Amino acid sequence: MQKDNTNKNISFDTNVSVDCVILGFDGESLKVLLSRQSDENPSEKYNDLKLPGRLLHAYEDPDDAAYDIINQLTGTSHHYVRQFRAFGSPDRIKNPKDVLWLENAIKQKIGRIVTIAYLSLVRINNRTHRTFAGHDATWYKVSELPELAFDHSHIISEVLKELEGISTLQPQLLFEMLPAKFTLLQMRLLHEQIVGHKVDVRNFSKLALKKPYIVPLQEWEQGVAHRAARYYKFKAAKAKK
Amino acid sequence: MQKDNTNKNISFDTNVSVDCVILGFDGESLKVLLSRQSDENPSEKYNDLKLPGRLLHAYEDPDDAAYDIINQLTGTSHHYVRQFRAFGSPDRIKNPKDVLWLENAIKQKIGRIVTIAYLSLVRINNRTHRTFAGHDATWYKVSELPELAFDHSHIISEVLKELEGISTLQPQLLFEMLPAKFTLLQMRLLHEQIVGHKVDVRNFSKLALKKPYIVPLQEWEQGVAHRAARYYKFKAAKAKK
DNA sequence: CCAAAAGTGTTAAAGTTACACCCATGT
DNA sequence: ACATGGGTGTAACTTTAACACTTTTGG
Repeated sequence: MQKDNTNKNISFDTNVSVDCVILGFDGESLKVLLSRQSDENPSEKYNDLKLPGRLLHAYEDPDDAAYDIINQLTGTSHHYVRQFRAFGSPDRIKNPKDVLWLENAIKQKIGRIVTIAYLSLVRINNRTHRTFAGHDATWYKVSELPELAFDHSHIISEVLKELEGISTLQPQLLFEMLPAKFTLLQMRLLHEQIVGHKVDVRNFSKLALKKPYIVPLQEWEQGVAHRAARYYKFKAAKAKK
Repeated sequence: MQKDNTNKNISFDTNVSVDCVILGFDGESLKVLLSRQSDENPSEKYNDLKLPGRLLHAYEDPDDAAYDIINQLTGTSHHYVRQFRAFGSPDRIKNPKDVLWLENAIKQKIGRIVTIAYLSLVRINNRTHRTFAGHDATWYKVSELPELAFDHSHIISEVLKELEGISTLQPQLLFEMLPAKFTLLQMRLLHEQIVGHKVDVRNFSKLALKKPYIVPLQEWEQGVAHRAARYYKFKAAKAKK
């Protein structure tokens, strides 16, 4: 925001969008919520699978837009949501399929779009398979992602690196993705998928049970073909050390 | 980037800028480079002290804009530069002084400006007091910042929190701010100012001298009124473990 | 010889790693 | 009885935290 002598070059026509990397854990795999246009006859003309997002409205706060999108998709508003980073390279929209899709969707020539990516950690439940502004939203395993539109694959991989940092600096945040009652196995699977390698079962349990914010319940798995695992819950109040 | 049924509301007039939080260390204090319009008769009409930055040009990559700004100000291009986060709240530009300044600087009514903040760590030298597009750039102690325009104070404080995380996850990055030859005291002062508390001298030295990338030189301080401190240098090659 | 900062070591406590066997349950 | 995953302990090692005196140099 500095004075510039050549105003004619300034890009007053740049558009700003918000795209949300909504992560969840279904008890087995780390997943991301992607949206696909719910056409009756899906065409091959454009890459249809995307991060849920949209252009900002005039004077809309990007944070508000992200909350809106995430609340619409998940049906509740009690999720961890945080702005991650902006992606604004002019050639993030260079694939002809994507250009075609944009012009069709926005009904207007688009110069370029700077997107602000958000990271959200949510608890997967049946409400989170939803229709969203003419799109179906579905959970995909982050380890088996198909090709996505724009630079959305890149955005997701950057967010996943960030998540690794989060798992060491703010490990309590990961409980946003676990069910209200979870087993040690579930905790460990989530952790392993985030850090990208297996961890020792005994050491992991020892560590977990030492945390004041992980509290054991008098409740065990039902009807499993092996010794039933105990359930635990997360007690946020005990998190502050 | 989702299809939206009401295109009329979309903010095609949103502007995007880049603002740079350029941090350095002068041997005593952590500092940030701020710019002030170099008017002969500085007025009281607007908050003149700002982060260096400017609006994006058409189709300009925000990363490129940040590199340009930082290279112009520092005279070299060998700095650590990283995008930090976008700031896009509509009321980040609400102070009447700031609005006045913007309209004067840009010669045009401004809807709102989403800024992409960059974080850069640089080595302070005499080249980094420079004139930049009609502005003087000067180093300010981050512990004694005056009032800044827009939400720039807020942006700096968010970057400083990030820097604390960097100091644990990527401690080698801090050497970008230290001189080529530095003493243990300088390292420690920088570290203390980043984490916000004093650290034990003996433990700090022990830790530092254990790192393979901190190598002692056969060189000591000159002409100090006490035992001379040894100089060390940073050897990046040994950093990858 | 005084002031000022540099440099240096030990111990206790806490945390981390590596590693293997028996238990509970359903089929 | 067997297959499946659940649950548990110990010892070596590494890391961290607390703590105080002697050395060098210039004035």
